[in-house]
Amino acid sequence: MQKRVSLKDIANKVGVSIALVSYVINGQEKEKRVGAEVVKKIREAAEELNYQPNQIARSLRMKSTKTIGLIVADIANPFFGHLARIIENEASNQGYTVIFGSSDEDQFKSESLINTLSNRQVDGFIIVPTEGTIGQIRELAKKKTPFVLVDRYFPEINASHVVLDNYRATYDATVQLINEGYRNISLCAYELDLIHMKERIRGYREAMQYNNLAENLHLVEIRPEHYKEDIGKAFDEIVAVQKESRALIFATNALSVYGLYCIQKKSLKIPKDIAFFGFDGGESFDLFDPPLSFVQQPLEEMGKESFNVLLNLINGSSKITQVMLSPALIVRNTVNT
Amino acid sequence: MQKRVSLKDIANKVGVSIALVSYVINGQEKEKRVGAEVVKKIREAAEELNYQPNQIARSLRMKSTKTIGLIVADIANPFFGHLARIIENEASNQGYTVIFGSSDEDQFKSESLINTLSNRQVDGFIIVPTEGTIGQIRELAKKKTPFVLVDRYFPEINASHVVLDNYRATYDATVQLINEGYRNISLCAYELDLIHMKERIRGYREAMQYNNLAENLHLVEIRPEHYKEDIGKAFDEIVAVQKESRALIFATNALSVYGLYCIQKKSLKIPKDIAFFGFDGGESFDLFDPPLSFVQQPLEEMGKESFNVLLNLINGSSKITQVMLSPALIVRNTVNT
DNA sequence: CTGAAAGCGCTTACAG
DNA sequence: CTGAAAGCGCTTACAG
Repeated sequence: MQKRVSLKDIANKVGVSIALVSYVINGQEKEKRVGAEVVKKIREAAEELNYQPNQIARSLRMKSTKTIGLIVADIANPFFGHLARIIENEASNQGYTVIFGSSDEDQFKSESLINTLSNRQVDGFIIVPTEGTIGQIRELAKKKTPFVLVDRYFPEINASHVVLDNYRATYDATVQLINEGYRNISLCAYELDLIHMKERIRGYREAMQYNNLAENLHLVEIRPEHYKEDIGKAFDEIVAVQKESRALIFATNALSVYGLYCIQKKSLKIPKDIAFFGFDGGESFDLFDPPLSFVQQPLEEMGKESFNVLLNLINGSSKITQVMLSPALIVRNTVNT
Repeated sequence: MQKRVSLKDIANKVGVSIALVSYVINGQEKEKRVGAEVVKKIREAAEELNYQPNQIARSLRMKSTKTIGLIVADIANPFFGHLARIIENEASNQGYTVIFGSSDEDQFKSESLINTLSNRQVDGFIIVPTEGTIGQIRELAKKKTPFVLVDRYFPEINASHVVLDNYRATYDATVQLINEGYRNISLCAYELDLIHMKERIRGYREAMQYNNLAENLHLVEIRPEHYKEDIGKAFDEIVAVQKESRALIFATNALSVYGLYCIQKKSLKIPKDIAFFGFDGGESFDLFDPPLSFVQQPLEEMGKESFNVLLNLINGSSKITQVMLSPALIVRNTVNT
């Protein structure tokens, strides 16, 4: 690495103090009443030496790094990748930079990530919290670190969050299928102690109950670490037990995609043999023949809102903002015709 | 933000100098021969106050941030998302943190990203370079900033890079289709002045020529900003002109996915009506019925190699490493049976 | 209008 | 074995 030029280099070249150079570089020459001639000389020298400010030094002095930490479950997952992209754009527009990390839904990785990024003095966090991390989040709140939870949150903690109305997502999807005439509707969801999953399950459950289909309730709980195995078993069971009017709702994108794979493997036809309702879009849903129905999350809003809420917190607001976004149902020829 | 505890706080509490505290926090108590009693007291105080080092201060002093900058075209694109994830893991294992940015294939965004990250004193860069950024890359080289190019590179610049053997990728895919009996083989590629695309085109071209199919050469050049329109047109033409033995190779994942969409729209059957060869895996390729053939990139290697090459550079090596990775052909029932 | 100086939180030669 | 001090590159009250 070549030595970078500092304020001092400019000051020496022009023959003034570092303070003056700092003022003009930061555009404060008016407030600080720097002489016009001096301003000009400093500008020229800065240009000539191609001065670039050292943000690390600035951060140390200002106690603000203009950096945020983004902790998602897995940046390679398109849902989080998209979210990251939207947050990146918002951040960049506001002069912020983002450091990211993937927790892999692992509480220890989450903890290590939070520590690492805290030590790097990020101004705040956007976090997709993982099972077992409620203590870590409480700790952040206690330290008054600005943060917003996204996608999921902890009802026990009074903190800012931006999430989908998960209850409505599966409630609406279930009702949609019921209206299309399906009766044997199953929900494939993760066995997970996180609010977003609980809510998705509750939405399905209540939609079935309110429509007098309580006895047809069929909740398939999938262990995240064995999802392929568990989905496979569930399929065997569904095919063996339910003989008609079958419909399957999936509570996450990964489950949807693997479910689709199983449907193909079993040579079941959608919607003739079984109806399908996925979660989150995805290229496969469009390419499928016929195109598939799914719950669509307002990703753009989710990303923008979460950054903006965080920015307020960083700027000193102590107002807690909790946003619940509406899902959209993308309904396509699922109808059992 | 609560005030963080500093070395000084510990020093005051224990009643020793900051230097001693620094030594024991950094595990240098042996080399610096700190008294056993003092070590113990400092350890306890650090624990009690829950001391966390300020990496910004450390970075300023050490002139190393243990941070790398990752510039990809778009983190929301699964190819880059996966790559980012692999790099994140490697980096994290070595105590590095990653700041990312998406260039959107835009040279101005690329420049601004490089500047921003440079000012934040990243120790080095991993860059997926974009058309028109050769000057920016030259500039980095001139400043002796450690960097490695990935996915693409500039043959005019002697710098480290890790890329796919793009020539072989399309060469092999083309030969595969020829061996399967196809004659009217087209390649859909971007009209782009970047080596990876040029090489993919050359691979296709030479495979056709060496197999005496030069007259059947049909290169469809797609404008990146109008890819949907252009692919649509290409399809109309292919369907109108070629009557049999049709096969289509796509030079990127996005092109493959949209091409698939068009094939569906036109109700063409794979492989009966047209054979398909995609680029990069993707869930849709597995879900398709029948599963589709594609060129697979060794993403894991690409990510790991690029980080390791960068790490060497950061650690002072001036050796330029250029790695070309082999593609794998995932061949499935494309055969025209 | 301008400069000398303190200080952000560290690390590290140097002196004793 | 331990401490005082310089310095990384900035910003910013303060004095003149």
